Amino acid sequence: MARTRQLPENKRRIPRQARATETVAAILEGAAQVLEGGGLPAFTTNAVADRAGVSIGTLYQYFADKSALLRALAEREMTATLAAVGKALRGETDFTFEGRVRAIVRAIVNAFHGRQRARKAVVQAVMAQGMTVEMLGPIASFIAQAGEEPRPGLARLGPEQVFVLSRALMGAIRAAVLEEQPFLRSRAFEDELVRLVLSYLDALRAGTPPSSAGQTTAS
Amino acid sequence: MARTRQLPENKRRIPRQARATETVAAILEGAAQVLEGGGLPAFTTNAVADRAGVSIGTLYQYFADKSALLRALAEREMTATLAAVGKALRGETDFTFEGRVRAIVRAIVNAFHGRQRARKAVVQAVMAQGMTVEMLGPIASFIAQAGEEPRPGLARLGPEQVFVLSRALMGAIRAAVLEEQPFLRSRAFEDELVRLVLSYLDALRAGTPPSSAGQTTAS
Amino acid sequence: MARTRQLPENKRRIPRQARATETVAAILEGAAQVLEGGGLPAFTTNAVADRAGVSIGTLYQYFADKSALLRALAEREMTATLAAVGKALRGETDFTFEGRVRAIVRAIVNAFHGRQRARKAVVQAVMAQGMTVEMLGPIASFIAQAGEEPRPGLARLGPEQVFVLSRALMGAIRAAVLEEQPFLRSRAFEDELVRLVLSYLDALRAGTPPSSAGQTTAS
Amino acid sequence: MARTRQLPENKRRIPRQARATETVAAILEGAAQVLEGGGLPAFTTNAVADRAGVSIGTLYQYFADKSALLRALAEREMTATLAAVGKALRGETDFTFEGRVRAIVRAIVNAFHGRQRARKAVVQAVMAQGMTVEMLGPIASFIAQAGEEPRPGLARLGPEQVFVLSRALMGAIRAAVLEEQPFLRSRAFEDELVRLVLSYLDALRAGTPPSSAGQTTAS
DNA sequence: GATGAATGAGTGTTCATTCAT
DNA sequence: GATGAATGAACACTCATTCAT
Repeated sequence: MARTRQLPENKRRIPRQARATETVAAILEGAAQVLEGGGLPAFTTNAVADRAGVSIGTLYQYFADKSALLRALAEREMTATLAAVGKALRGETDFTFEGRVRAIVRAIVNAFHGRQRARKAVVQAVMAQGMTVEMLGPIASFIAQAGEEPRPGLARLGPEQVFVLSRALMGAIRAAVLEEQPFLRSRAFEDELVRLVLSYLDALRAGTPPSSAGQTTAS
Repeated sequence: MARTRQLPENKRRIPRQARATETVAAILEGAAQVLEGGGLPAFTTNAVADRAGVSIGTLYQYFADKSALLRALAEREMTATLAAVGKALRGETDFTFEGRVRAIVRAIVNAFHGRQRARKAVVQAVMAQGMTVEMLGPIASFIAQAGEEPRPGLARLGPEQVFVLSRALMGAIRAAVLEEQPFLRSRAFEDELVRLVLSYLDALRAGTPPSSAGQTTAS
Repeated sequence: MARTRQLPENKRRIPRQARATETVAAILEGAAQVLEGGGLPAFTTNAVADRAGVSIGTLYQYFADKSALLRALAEREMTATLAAVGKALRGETDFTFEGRVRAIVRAIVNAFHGRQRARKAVVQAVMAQGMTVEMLGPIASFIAQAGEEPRPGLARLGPEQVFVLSRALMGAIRAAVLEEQPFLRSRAFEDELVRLVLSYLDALRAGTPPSSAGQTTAS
Repeated sequence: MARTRQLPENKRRIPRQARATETVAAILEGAAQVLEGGGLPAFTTNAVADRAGVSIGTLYQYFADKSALLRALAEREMTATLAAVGKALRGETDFTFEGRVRAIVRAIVNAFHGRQRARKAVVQAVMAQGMTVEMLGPIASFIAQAGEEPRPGLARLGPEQVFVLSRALMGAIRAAVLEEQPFLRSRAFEDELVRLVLSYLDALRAGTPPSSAGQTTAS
């Protein structure tokens, strides 16, 4: 069945000609550069179009509105990070569990390097809108699942456990990025992140509930 | 010549009279309500002044600009949370280490309840600006220090360790708030947070470095 | 009961200070001038603000959007016309029925004089939007009713009759304005308008249905 | 050198081939559909091209600009209406004067039915531009002339009289269309329209000037 | 001290139109 | 002849901020 001019949620026009594909790439690149250069406040559609070397009209032929552009940029970053993590896992020679965890952690940290400011801005922007889960979700669950299966004696993690582990890890990394901590790419920081993951999984395997008391949480 | 009234960074006028203090309080309350009601996009200075029942001119007599208002609001929230944590610790009957950690975790989670939307907006807003460290810092280090001292056999934590532990915990809680996770105030979630903290501290005490290999992190 | 800051449909702010009232008047005057000078295409909010000598922001403090401004202008014209008709009726010395009809017709035609271009633009603009009835309605029904009561032997007009008579009269006048007919203010034209009204009313009084045949209208 | 294809005012290219004629028809049909579906605001050249299934470039090969397209559409409607009136007159079995008038009135009202929204939009659009006379003119004078000749005892109408009669009739119908009056196609409405025309013509035949007073109209 | 009218730079977005392919 | 990617002037509208009253 011929789909008559597919219009996905993000884009207005599906690029058919080579020129169009280049244009989209140029716009995204321009967006990243603007973000890198001036942060979220500088991120205006006109500035992006300018930097990308296209007219504002062209930008709007490929992105329905400003937030669609931002979303597309965030997706691009996410995908790249995911790919980096996958690649790191495949290329890893240390097949111990710890080795795998370390590979993942390092890939993520590295992904946030270079264009750090743009990353920061993308993250900020994404948060400033409402779209947190969908974007951070994939990578987080990927981590959780990747770290899960090979561990002998480790029952499948519950949803809260996946959530806490992935968000804790990502939260620490993101904070280091946003706060521009100097130790971001240090071995010591990496060690602590690995420790965080491993100790939590170890505790889960030990199975000791943190408390047996039946206290309620209600305030 | 008398310095024409001391002007701290955030505020324009130091409220001296009771009425002025009330006005500031009204503005902050209005700001919180606007944020709660319409999120960050609705947070305009005029809207806040309207809601607070003061004129826009009055608002600017107490806050140098919009971001000062936002900063003051964030501070207010922070202080309240800090106070809640302190109160929880003092009121706690379970003096075990785990009991103390749990009290802290619960106090923070509870602090994010009620006016959750406003909290979320404050956090978003604070992130959307540049001001991350200063605001999250106090509470984070408070946690780390509070959890630190009474643990026998635990050497003083290094800066990366304080950072990782505090940001991981806050990151998990913040993610639950921002993503509006239903289990936010559940016992299961609290358990996992406590487990995260305790297992990490246990691992530190055990002292095993996560890896002895001398791999570098550089890409 | 104190109405707390009444916000009518058209306006944003109710002018309280003298300055504000002047501003509103200036904006409406500017709007009329822009319309007069360049017609509907020139009628941009910025142009109006410029001409009125106020900033665009000020314009938007008193008019919610462009169409509200247009509506207000139309209302002003309508009211003026209505007042002119009323005044003409009161000042009329010829109390015959025809005299009264003629006074009405003349008042309306005269109302469209001076600033004819602005009138035309207002009418065009009003039509280009959807708002026809509400604006033209008052004046039309006023005419119909004013012409109605004193006629002996004339039963109350049905809705279709009021409609046809008022729209026919207004339609002829409006067409003359829009087409800029040279005879607009001529005695001959006025005569024909009066004849149109009187002959129709006479026919109604005579009561002869135009046709007794029971043909249906369906196509 | 052959004149590079004749370029009349409205069109760019005179369609010579069957395909070209079809293309023009498709564009006009698309234009009507867009107007019907979304009114004047939706009437953009791109939307019309899309709906017509041609590229925007093709549209501009046949229509010099947007208003030319609108004008062509208005002409098409006009011609159709005129044809309908002619057909109604020829098919009419009631050869009385009233019968003929009624046939005309009904044909016009019916012409405005079906695709009423598009008609309304066309009328609005035509008015919103400057082009009133040329379009409404033909049909109006046609009516006046059609109603004129067979009336015994009726001198040729003066220009003001033709104007008033035609515009009054069209004005009443147009108002009913624009205001979306429910009685538009009712017998009662038709009766009143017929009465309007007949009574006016009767009054003309009677020859009584509406007033002998020598008042001037000047204000 | 308080008010709120006024400001205007700046934003996102549209759409008629062109022209290289 | 046809296409559709690209253009960019123009527009409606917002909102942080100032300052005369």
